[in-house]
Amino acid sequence: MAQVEKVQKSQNDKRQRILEGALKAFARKGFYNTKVSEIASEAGVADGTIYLYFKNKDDLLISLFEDRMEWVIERLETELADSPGDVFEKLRQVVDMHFKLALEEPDLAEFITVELRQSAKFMKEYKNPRFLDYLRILERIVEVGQEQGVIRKDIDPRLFGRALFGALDEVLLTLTFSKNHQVEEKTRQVADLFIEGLRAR
Amino acid sequence: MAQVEKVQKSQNDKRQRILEGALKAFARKGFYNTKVSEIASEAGVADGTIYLYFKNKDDLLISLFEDRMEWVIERLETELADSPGDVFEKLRQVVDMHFKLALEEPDLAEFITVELRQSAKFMKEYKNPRFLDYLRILERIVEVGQEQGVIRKDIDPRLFGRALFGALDEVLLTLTFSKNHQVEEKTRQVADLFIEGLRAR
Amino acid sequence: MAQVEKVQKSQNDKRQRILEGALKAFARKGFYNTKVSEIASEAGVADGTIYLYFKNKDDLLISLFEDRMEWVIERLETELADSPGDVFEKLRQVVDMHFKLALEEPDLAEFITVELRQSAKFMKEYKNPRFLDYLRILERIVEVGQEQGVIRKDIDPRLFGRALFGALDEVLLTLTFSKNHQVEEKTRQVADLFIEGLRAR
Amino acid sequence: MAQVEKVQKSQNDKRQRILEGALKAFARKGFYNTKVSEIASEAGVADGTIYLYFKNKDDLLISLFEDRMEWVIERLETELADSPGDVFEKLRQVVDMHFKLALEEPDLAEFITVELRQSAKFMKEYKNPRFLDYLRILERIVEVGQEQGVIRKDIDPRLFGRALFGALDEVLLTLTFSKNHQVEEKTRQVADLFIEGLRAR
DNA sequence: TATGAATGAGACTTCATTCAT
DNA sequence: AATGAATGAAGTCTCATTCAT
Repeated sequence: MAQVEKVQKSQNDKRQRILEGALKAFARKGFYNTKVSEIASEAGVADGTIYLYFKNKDDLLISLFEDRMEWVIERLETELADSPGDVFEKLRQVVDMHFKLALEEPDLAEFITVELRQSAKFMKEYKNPRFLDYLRILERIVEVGQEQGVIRKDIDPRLFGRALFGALDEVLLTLTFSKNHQVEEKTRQVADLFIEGLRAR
Repeated sequence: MAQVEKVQKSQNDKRQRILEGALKAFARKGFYNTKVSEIASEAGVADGTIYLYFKNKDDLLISLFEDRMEWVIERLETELADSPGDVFEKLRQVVDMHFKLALEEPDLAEFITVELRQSAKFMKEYKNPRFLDYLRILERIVEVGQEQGVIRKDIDPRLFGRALFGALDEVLLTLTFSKNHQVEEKTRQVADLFIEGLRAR
Repeated sequence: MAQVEKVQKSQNDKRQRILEGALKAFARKGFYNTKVSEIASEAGVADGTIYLYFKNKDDLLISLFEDRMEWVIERLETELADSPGDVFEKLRQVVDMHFKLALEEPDLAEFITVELRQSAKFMKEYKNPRFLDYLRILERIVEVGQEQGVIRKDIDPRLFGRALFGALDEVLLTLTFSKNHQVEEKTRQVADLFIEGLRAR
Repeated sequence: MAQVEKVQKSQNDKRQRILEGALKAFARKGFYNTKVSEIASEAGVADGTIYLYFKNKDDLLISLFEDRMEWVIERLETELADSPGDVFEKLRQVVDMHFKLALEEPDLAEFITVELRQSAKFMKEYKNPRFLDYLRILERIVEVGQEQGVIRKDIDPRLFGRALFGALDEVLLTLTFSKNHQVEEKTRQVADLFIEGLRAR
């Protein structure tokens, strides 16, 4: 491995460790109740090290969003791209993945579920572009379905995207609280609810 | 009016003013970014006075939830009780009222939208019973519809309640951000989406 | 004493105690080596109290200048106003008072001697108007002497003011270091030096 | 050039570059507001490198004094040694050089003007011997003048040195602030002021 | 009951210094 | 000798809460 790569790897490594520590801490106690020193000790670095990689605590929060949402979106897009199914099948996959991810990455789920809105609202300058990307994926599926005539045309795709995300997010909140029972059944129900609601008759 | 009542009225009055000040401030800047002194000045009382009516800042937040949710639920229940319509009509009314309220009381909408989850999550001992009451209203409607055979029986009423609330909440978030255009059309679409999703076939 | 006066007295009292604590601490260790908490404990108040009276540490420094220089200038002006002597006698008085003050208020002397320049230089927006007032007093004496024809006209009064202040300030620095011996003799010598230098021939 | 010398030259070179970087930075922002990393980047070396040549930041400050004062004193002594003039002429030369140097090396002037006192005061163990050397030059001139009978004997040479340095220093402070106009005229006036003040009658 | 000045614990952040490379 | 990423001690300032009036 070349010297340059090695350095970059170690840098990314430390940055990643901090992001992971932050995720864990934010998930557990929320942004405002988490001390920078807690993130540092969770990440196994000194307090000051965090400021080598992030401008301040807010920047760390935003970076964490960017990083994790990017990852989520990539996964979602890859899976959808491979999907042979129709639009309803794709919607089912979205719901499925949403829940599956939440089970695999409970910290991430808690984090997004709880902190997304706060940050959306109070870090005025931050537009949260990754989240908009996520919504756009949902919109596209509905648009395609409408073009194909299988989805009713009187539903605004953008509104649908918000509604579905909101529903998933809120249900997730309960899932992460309780011990995640019957997730598959819940996945089916939520997917069904929205699919039947969308279907053109 | 008897002396005792008068005193109690004035007490309630000051308590209410504090709650209103808090609502305004929390809506604008969020719980953690709002100083107790800001609430006090918004309410026109001294900082210390707040501690005569509330144990601490957390207690103020919780009390605000209690107070406002109670009011919302009462209104919802009254309206639904008077309603002559079937369960789908009732669902439509719920969605309608949710949005109508948000337009009438934008501070309340922002507040619930943004703070509900944080508080749910990080004030561990607080179970937010009023919110559960709200969900129970939705559950009841679905249950009745299932008994009547007009709503499919493979949907868990509790899950549905969460999903609907989540959807409404998220859509509201966008409404309060943007200048609330075409609310009625959005109301119809969201209601339709869920009603068609629920309908037994 | 009326209520209002009492409150104002107590406020001024605390403000004064903080200024005195700051003067003592700055004189001993310099602005940058003095912790806010040291000033607080010197003043017998809590750390946070300082921020009720001053915006921040810089503001405290500037306020201290303002306050003390105002006091010095008032004293100097009063004494000069009463003085029956000619301009040379007045200059002698200025030098005399400068040293006398430094003996009476060694902390103030150390403080001005050491911190004046730093603050002049690095608090760019702060113009130190009181110090300029002080210099203007010196200028005026020279101008009067020039009008009377007893002081040579080829000396710029403003330049003279600076030079005399600088000389006094530097000599003071040595005085406050060493145990202030023979102050009167030194006063005479410095006064003589400048007076003979100024005298028209 | 032998290997050893070459190494030493390169060492000196880096040391000098650090001193120059420090001078520039201290002049601009003052000792306490200058970060070691700023000095390093000004000097074009790594932060850590500074600690190969200086024990710590304080040591760097002191070394800078030593280095620059030594240079100033050498220049002053050389010029005075060559001077054919009498003591008054020599004093004139001192004043002249003081100002001339400040124009040639404005960073050095700002640095000495602002930092000399702080450091004198708060680095207790440091006696600033170079500065004392500088004063001694002034003292010697006065002593010689007194022996020759051209300077009044009732002036303490040491006191005079301080006073002259203080005056020059303070006037310089104004010069470096404002755009250095009429320096020669000011030189003449200050020199005259002190010479006439000293002259035996 | 009401006030608001005072408190002081504690958070974020900086930066001189170190040390593995 | 040189680097610069990492450290962590320490300082400024905030703000929820108290309490004398």
